[in-house]
Amino acid sequence: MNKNLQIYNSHSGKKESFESINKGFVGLYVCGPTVYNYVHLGNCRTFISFDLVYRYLQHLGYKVRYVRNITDVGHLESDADTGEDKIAKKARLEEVEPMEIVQQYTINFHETMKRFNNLSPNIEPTATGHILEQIDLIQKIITNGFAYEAEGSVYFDVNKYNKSHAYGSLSGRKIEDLMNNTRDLDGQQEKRNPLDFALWKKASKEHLMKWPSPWSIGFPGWHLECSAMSTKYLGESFDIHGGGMDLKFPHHECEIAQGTSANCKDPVNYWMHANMLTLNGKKMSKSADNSILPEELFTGKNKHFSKSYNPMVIRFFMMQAHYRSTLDFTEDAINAAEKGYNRLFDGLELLQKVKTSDKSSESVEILISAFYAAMNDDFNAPILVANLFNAVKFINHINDGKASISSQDKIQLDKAMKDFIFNVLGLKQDTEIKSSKLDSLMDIIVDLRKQAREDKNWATSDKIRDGLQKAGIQIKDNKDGKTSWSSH
RNA sequence: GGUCUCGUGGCCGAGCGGCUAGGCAGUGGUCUGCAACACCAUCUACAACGGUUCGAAUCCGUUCGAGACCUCCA
Repeated sequence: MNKNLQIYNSHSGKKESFESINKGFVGLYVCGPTVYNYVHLGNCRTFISFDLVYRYLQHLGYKVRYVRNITDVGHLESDADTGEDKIAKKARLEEVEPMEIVQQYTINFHETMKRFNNLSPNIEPTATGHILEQIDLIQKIITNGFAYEAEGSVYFDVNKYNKSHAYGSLSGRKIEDLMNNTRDLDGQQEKRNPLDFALWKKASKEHLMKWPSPWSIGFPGWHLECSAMSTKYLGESFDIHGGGMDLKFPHHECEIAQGTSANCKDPVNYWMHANMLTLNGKKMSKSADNSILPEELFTGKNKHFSKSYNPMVIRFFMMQAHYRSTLDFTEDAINAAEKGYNRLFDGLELLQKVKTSDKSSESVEILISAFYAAMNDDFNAPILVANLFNAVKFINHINDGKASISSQDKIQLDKAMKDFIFNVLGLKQDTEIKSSKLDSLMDIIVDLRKQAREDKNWATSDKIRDGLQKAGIQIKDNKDGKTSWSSH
């Protein structure tokens, strides 16, 4: 097994050889969604990207503990630590309990992840379930002198922290630049410095979600939960922290500051950031009204695309781009991916039927090692996909008698392709329900058409063929005179 | 305004000093009653202008263009 894995660490800005803290084990933390709305396709890309990471680490034989949180409190409308809690706001608008909002969108999130064939994390902690841990963490930070209380709220002292550590090292910012560019100063009188961020906020009377603490009845700051939960389940320092590029600043920057100030050590060894998905050239975002929901894509009911798409086609589409590149989602691009996806699976299917020879005309070992080389190079899925297509071409050549494969190599190639397609890329074949009713119905239709063709009644045979095509069933007249059909 | 990233053939998208990326579309074939499907083969390229180098899409500089972050966002 080749474990020469290189990971691009956003903190150092370089590709680094991956070494886990505990041999054979990996701690992976990914920032999950704030469950106040449906996850859109852009959100999904991040989770699909890290699902690939999780899957490949497992494929390499690591025992991975994958933690992905659910943010169900503390995420305010504005990061100036003012404004309404996102979940509470939605609850007020819909006239339900905040926890009803949380429940509704958490369920939707899980269903969506399942459609995309994302594996579940090992632990999926919620912010509200870890209030005590968050309070403990705040206390530690206060004890170490990096936070102060003001009017029942607790703020992180960025200036003080920056004297001994580099605040901004992840996002490549200098504190002076940040100071000069802080615009929104409203409601920040309690802070010593506008860059300070809330660890604990005192709740107003009307505030729905609040808990007692040594400082006030209130709620935790958004950045805190990830620090508290990652520490609890993965330790004070762990291997990989992932999230969307847009969380780099301030969220992840604050996490580093919190973890470092509480435990006197850098909490994360490798930072990984997934890039954005754009829709017709612009960043997908709910607030900019430029987003699409997975469900709208699966059903085809949306204003951007004229047909529906299989979740696996969308996943495959995303695998054709590197996770650190922006990816533009357009109708042409997804249609191209759909055809490629079918080609890949047709090739895999053909491999099962292909005849073996004494010798292989091509080195299957080299073919397979290219799969690993691609993934070991910072999870380069597009290269992996290209290599899989090379394998498909080889398979087709074998089928045409232009190449050959030994029975042993066939078994190896089959195993490797299935491993990488199903277990690593996380694709799965259409579970199109071919009911026995449809099967027998098609037997009759195919038979009728066969009769018509024998009678040279082309009008009837073509009518059947074209009609079926419209219904999404592709008739195939094979060389041997037999007719088969498929519905992808 | 500040910080940063990126500009690759008709489209999507890898590569990032010398070696075919890949997919889709196009074109030419094979197959076919005609097709479709499928398969085979194949044409288009590195934003512009300078520089470094034996050699640059790949490094440096300038210009133009796009996007991200600095404010909620995956």
